[in-house]
Amino acid sequence: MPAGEELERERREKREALSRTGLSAYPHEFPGRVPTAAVREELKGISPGHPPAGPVRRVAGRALTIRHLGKTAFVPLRDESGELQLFLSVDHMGEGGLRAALAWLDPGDLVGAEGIPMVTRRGEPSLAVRTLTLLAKALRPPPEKWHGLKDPEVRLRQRYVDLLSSPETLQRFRGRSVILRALRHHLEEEGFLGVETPVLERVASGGLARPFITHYNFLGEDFQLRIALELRLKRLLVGGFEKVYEIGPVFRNEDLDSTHVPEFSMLELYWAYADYRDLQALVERLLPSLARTAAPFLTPEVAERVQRSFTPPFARMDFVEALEQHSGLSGALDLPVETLRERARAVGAAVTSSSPAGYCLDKLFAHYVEPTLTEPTFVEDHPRSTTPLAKRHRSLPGRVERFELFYRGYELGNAYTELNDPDEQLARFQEQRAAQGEEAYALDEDFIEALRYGMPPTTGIGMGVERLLMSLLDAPSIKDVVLFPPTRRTEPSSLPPPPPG
RNA sequence: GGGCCUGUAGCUCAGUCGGUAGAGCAGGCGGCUCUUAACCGCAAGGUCCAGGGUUCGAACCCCUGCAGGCCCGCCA
Repeated sequence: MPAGEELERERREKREALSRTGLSAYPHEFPGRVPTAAVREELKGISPGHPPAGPVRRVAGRALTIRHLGKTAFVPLRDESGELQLFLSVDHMGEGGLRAALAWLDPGDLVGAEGIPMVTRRGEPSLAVRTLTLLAKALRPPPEKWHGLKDPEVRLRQRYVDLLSSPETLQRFRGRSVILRALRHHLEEEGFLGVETPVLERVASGGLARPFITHYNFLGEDFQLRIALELRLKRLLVGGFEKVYEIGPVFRNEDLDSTHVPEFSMLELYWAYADYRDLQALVERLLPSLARTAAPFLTPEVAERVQRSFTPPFARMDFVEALEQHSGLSGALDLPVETLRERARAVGAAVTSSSPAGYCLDKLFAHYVEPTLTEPTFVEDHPRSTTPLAKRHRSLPGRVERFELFYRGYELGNAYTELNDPDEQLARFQEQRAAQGEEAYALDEDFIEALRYGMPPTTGIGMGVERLLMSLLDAPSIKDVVLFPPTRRTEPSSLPPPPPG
């Protein structure tokens, strides 16, 4: 029998033995429990060696290890609030009580303990246990107590093992939730209204990405999973909403790497009667506030560094000037498209003979400038050919009113003063389609129809929530802020192949 | 898609020159009434990622595949 099965068999036997005494290995409740943090708080300032005193407390959590010293045993217990040491001894449990408990107890078991708070001679806050109750048997052993779970593959595939064995991981994902709550709170405080729009779309548009396809049986139609929120939210501004945002999943059928994951959360926000300068000011209020929210989830040094980075004002950089400066190109806007294609090809971009100027300029910018943008930087006023959804610049010819926010070499956000002229919008979509074919934004005709009813002058921004969390939580990989990132299947499916057709 | 690296006990990792597979932790048995990576003793535990090849002999060398990591490319 392999060792793993042997270990599980032993734990099953302990479980059965306990059941034979009439106790359940999976009882329904453990009433009256308090967080271990509350007991630690109670014991603050009590001197070492203080005998058990005060009222009885009940705590519950996961038993981490068992140190058995004959007639006593020490069992660190962890719940979400922290850890508390259980002190088991014949003095409080009797010889039989201690022996019975140690007979079924294994590291990793979920247990409840009732006892009296105390501080050991070595100064460790503890609970002098009178009764120990199994709340749920762990048939699998937890990872090794000192090194923990290291295997990056298991950490992703079995995130629950990562979480139960790595307090840092649990803490990071609590940080994710707290930051998102603060994000929503901040936006609501600024007067934005949270909305939900459909994930299933006939045509996924508002961005450049391959969509996932699914099928709706009732309508007998294929649908696409959304790749952006933009076109739905703008319809709401046509309808009369003035400040809206949505935070929700979008799906892009593309590769997985340290800054991309196919299913991720997008924040998009639209603001009527405001422009992209107003939005920069909002971002400069929002990010410093979120950096403060993130601080308790980081070491003091890292928290300080993150907060210093996100101290406004952020750097401003003109797209064209920055590109020319870093690439050595001059008059980039007036260069013939063939020259741009050649330069883009030279830096390794997948350029075709029909690639438009905007695509080449984007690639050149990504190659020459983006890696240098390690501190928060607004890159502004892109060439018009780079985006079909932004309004032309009020004073710079050939440009649009747009900014992207960069940090640590990746894009954090993308904002425009929104194009709201339906005829120009349609022309821009068609122009791009003519130049890029399948690579262009999908044409959403109902969106054009909506614009014909009139959308106020508006500004809007999209931010990748996971990128934001990586930045605020100092995570090197996007998988560190996604609870269950996709993984490849480990074996070819044993299911028979689907019937043809 | 390209390059480099990794895959050995439940976990963390060694494994020399190609010669019958090792440690620590966890688990079992025994001891121990203040430990906190507890400690001491004994015994047990293996699909060396998978498949093929070379060889008298492969964890180790070669080939193919799978999974993961890092870098590059692609992709907002």
